[in-house]
Amino acid sequence: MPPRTRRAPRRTEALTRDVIVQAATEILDADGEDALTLRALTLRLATGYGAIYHHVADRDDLLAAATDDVLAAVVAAVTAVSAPEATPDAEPQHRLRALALGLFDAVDAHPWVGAQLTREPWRPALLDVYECVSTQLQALGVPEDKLSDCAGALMNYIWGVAGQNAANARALAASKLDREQFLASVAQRWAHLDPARYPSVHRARTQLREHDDREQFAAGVDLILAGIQAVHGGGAPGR
Amino acid sequence: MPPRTRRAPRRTEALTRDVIVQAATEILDADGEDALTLRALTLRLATGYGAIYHHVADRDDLLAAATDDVLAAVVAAVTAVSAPEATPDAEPQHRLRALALGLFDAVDAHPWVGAQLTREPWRPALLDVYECVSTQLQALGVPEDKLSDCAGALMNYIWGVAGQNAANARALAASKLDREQFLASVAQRWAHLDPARYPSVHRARTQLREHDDREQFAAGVDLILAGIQAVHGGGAPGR
DNA sequence: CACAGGTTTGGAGCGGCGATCCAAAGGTGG
DNA sequence: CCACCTTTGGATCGCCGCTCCAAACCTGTG
Repeated sequence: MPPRTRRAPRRTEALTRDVIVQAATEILDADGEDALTLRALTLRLATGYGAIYHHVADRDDLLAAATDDVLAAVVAAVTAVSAPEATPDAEPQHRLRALALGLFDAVDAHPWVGAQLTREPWRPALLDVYECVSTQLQALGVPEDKLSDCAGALMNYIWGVAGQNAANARALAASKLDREQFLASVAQRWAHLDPARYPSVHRARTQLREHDDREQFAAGVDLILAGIQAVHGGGAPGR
Repeated sequence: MPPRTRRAPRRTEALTRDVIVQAATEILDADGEDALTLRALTLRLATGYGAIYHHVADRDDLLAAATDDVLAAVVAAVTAVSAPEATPDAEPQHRLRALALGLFDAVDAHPWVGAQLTREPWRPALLDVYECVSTQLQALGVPEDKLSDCAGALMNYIWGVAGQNAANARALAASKLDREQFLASVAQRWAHLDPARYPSVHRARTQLREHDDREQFAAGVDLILAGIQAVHGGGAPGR
């Protein structure tokens, strides 16, 4: 056999890990987690498998790196907000709410992040989140031996919502309906349930259209903060 | 070509959906989520693909059915506990704690359930959980328009812990260490972090060995219940 | 008993996936 | 100019979920 056909010319710009992770993020945002295949990446970057695997360990590494980027941006945004002369007392709650809502919004914008959180536990970016939460709780007056319980409760709640958000986004995408139709189809399915056995589900069903996930998430955060204040906080709750 | 080689004899016992789901559950419990492949299932059941796909839509259907089985057992166990003359006031908290811990134990015993919860949202079994939580919260005196917020907070916290549990179990299995060594390796990794930037992580690291996931989970449940009492409950908190 | 029609089963095969591996291409120092 | 190292492209492998079809079995009708 002759020395094989001419090979495609080498790329001009250097391929870096960051370029690859960014391309992966774009694919994930555009078409969801399943769309991120190594083949799709080679096509988008006009390169081969070897080049990618030279900079990245495997697919999980890629997903984890993309997730870290998103989370790091949220933490950076929250810690950067230096409140000069804000009320020093309500400040910790305010920051915790901002962090929680920032994470919610990030997962809402990138649903694949929510799914990733339950796959790769305790990535570096999660340590930053934990540190941020702990610091604010300490400022709230939570005793040191209860810090990990309280921080864990808050973070696990956030991860739970993130996971459900990701699942909902996947279900919505799979149904190929718009959000309105999708909610209607869910409501219709629930309508067929026995009202005697599922009274609460039926009640929730009627509220489904005006239901706001973000508001409910915020209410949950406030609930947990109120619980922390009630159990461990010395100061007045919520003020 | 001759009429092909003799085909394997047909199975004698009937193949049902339940038999398939149970075999799947055994594979999942023994070797984890990735070990459940259609091939492994055909080998264990000594059958072919066609037979399985005749009873089951696809792999996701199988995982969802197995998850439903586990969750339904937990809900049934909790609702079956009819407290005859127990203190009627503390009863709702007691039941909510029992449900939460039951779900925790189930996920602990079957980590793949935790991962599944963030994949297939609002399966039938989850509606039963929601109904159970809502009913008990209503008995606690939570006003009707706040029920979905409170129930959502509690359930999302539970799903969050479930997801983290599943992730930890996967990480533990992948490391091929026993639990003791695994915790030590995590502690060692955290020990290299900058103590100035991650003081809380360092504090948590020293507590890692005596750390009990189940206790921390229960503390989180109590925290949320206390928050619900503080914000919405008319009665005294916790009594 | 025969045999037609429906249901259940076994397994070959398909397309696509992540990952490996190696040769070619480019860079770099002596 | 050449030996050596890093980076790149892509053929290839093994495994996956799933489809599809014929064989095997079941059932009821004459």
